[in-house]
Amino acid sequence: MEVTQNNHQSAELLCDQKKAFKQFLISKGLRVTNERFVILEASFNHSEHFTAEELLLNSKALDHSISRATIYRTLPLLIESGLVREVDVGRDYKYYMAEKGTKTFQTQVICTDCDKIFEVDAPFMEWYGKTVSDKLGMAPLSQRLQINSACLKKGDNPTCHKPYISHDHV
Amino acid sequence: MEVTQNNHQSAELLCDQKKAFKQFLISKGLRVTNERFVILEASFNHSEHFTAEELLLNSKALDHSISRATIYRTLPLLIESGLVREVDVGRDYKYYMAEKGTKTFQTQVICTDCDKIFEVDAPFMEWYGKTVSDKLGMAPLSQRLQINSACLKKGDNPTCHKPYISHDHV
DNA sequence: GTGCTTGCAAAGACTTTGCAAACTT
DNA sequence: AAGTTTGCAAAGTCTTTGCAAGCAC
Repeated sequence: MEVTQNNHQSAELLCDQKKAFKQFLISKGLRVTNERFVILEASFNHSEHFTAEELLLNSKALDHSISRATIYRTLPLLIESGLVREVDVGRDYKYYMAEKGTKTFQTQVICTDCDKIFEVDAPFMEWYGKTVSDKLGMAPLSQRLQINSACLKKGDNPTCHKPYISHDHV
Repeated sequence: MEVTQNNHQSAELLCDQKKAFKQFLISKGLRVTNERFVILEASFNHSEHFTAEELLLNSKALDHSISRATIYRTLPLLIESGLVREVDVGRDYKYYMAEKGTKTFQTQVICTDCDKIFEVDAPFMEWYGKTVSDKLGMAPLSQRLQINSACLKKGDNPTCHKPYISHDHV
């Protein structure tokens, strides 16, 4: 079965992602189910980081029958396919983030005042991680740099002065 | 009551740490209990990273009455006092590590083959974290860099070729 | 004696899993 | 038709908490 390339399906905006996910599923010998697409779509409905629970709520909004179990079973597929990125900042639950085209290594700056997570491009870290790993005779597979920071303008701004996602890079 | 400075108490090797912990407890208005010292000692009995469960076992070896609840209640005190460092590499449980004099920023290289955690000095990261934070108008409080790496000599060595704790730095 | 600490066991929080029904291929 | 996938609810895992007894000050 071929992937259609030009006819409009359910949610046009997600066309590329849906195609990619479908290809991923097929390549893995997994089944292409409606639930999986709903959860993919719900992931991309979040503009920021989201938790499994938030994804469940968002998915239920699209299809009320989606269950928590399916969320937890589908997330690993979305991550493996590269469409969703996992962001573990050491809280009880993990955060996830739809991958909307970021290609450089991301660092998270976590505001200890407002708890927001800023994503910052940090391409240099890729080289650095490789250097550190090399010294141990190892090859880096993934890495994370997270910085807990206090807002210097504390109190000036009820929403903690910055947009949720920043795209500065260092 | 003064801290005695020259008479030998229970475990001489830990004399400094015990004094420091005692001072910490007193300064916080907390009570100086035997359980807290046993857990401190058990922490330092580990040469590597340890989990809460491992600390419980080690503590019980010193004093069988120590309970899991006390472990979990004492760990935050040890961390706040700076005698123990928390190392969260995103597994279900956290790791801890007795602070035996490290002063520079540590990066963890986690071997995906043998699951060991290598501690590597990375003083440069302190500057880097501050730079990233500054760009957002924030002040860094803490940070972590963790690198998941594959062992390049896979299979050559059943214990994965490296000592548990490395002290290279980058 | 006063009130912080402890041990026990139960509760919590998030995630995973067993199983029968539903669905994809 | 054959074998995944799903929803539900129960189970799991690590950690936290309520409470009465015990201990530090």
